[in-house]
Amino acid sequence: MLDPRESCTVCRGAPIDCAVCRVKELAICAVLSDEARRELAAIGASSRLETGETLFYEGDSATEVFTLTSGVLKLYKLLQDGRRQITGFLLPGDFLGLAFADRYICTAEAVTVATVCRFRRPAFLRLVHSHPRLEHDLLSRATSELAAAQEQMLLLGRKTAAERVASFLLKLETRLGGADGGRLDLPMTRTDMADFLGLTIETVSRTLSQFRRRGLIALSGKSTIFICDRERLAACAGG
Amino acid sequence: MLDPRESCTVCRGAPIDCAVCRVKELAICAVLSDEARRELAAIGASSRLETGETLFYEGDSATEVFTLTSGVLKLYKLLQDGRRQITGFLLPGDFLGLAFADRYICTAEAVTVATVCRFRRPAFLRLVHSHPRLEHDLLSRATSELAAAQEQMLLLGRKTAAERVASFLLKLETRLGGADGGRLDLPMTRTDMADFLGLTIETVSRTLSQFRRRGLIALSGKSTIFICDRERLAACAGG
DNA sequence: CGTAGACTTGAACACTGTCAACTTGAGTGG
DNA sequence: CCACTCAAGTTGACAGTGTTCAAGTCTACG
Repeated sequence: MLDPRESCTVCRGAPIDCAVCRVKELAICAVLSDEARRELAAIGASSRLETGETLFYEGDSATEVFTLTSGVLKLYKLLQDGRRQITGFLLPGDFLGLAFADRYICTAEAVTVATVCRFRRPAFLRLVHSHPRLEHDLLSRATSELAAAQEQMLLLGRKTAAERVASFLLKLETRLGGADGGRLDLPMTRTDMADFLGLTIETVSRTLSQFRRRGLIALSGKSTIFICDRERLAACAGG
Repeated sequence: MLDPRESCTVCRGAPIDCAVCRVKELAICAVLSDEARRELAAIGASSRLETGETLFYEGDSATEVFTLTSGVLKLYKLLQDGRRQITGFLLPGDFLGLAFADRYICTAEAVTVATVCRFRRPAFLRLVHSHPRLEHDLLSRATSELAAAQEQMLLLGRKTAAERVASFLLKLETRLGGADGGRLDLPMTRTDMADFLGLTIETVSRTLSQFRRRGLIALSGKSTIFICDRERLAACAGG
């Protein structure tokens, strides 16, 4: 089931702590008793995903929910002719399963090598029902996701290409923990960025080049970006 | 507090039933004890909104949550220069308050004359915490909203104008209860439709005219639409 | 019956998409 | 170690969908 020594992104401590830690990834550490944490850890199974591997498909019967413990995932929906909209990128600690009724409403695919902790839905739901604080935590997660979704609707419905790309870079930097001096390692391809922002790959590329020429960012390789002038970039992002 | 005789959209019965009924609008009728229902009804206050009246503004301190008991509301976000994105229309029975932390993240405005039941947040949250089934119901509401938000992202990011308008008409008909023979009374203006669909008012108008010329719909007055050929309209909506 | 706001229609324009060629860079094998 | 390969990304020219701006038209309401 759980191998506590493998790719735990939060604690790097003793095995038992680490098993608990997978639960911690749900951010319910503070609200659950030790016993409840162990219950949760006991029904979870760790599983590794290669880049590009699909965790589940839109329309499949939703038999499992997951927490992402390492790597990056993308969620997307497709139109019949192949047009794609990525509805979100998931980072370690994120939960997959809030928006599922009996079927998955989107496809989940690994953007990088990733590790998830799998829970069978019936067992997970039983646990949720018997631990109101867990349900409370899930509700507060759903609330944040709704807020993010509304922000994204504003971006997709009303922002220009430059505003979309600037907003994306700044938000991603924040989510990734705004490391050293504005350095930002993009885990996803231009195609993924385009499908998230409702643009084409060419427009994303041109917009990044334009930001580079204007001195707002610097590019190094294909996936490293330095935010040189956060203030002007934020101005580009619109309000 | 509650005036049971005023604009109750569910039961039209005895006053006490009607007071409970406002709670019913939360769709928690089935999961709460009579006592809990009365508790909830006791902390709710009915309030009437005129067309165009604002219930709360984005950024205001979120002191209250609401259930909509009659009429239609719109939720929207603004950019600094006035561009607007409507993130959703609310119909009777819908709950306002899932996505709020300490501040409202969007503005709520009445599309038609409307009635809401107001709950002060602290009192409501106390009640939620002491009634896990209520929290469970809220989580399931949040889940549906997330699914709807993802669908809307697909629409805004990847659908053409015609697909957006067709999708909108069909979904609205379903939500309004798909009455007699495809008749659909639009409660909102073209401007609202445009701001919901990420288009301009002119494009919405042109698209409706195009559907009319092609025999998919018929227009009567400004706000009544007949869906003449649901099948071909659905084909326009894309998949 | 007149007015005002909402809606429709037309024409020109612009932003972004499409198509195509080129460049870059990471990985591979000689 | 270097050339090769191929996918990913960039750039350019052009086209098209949807926007902008500007008249008109309808309709509800006083």
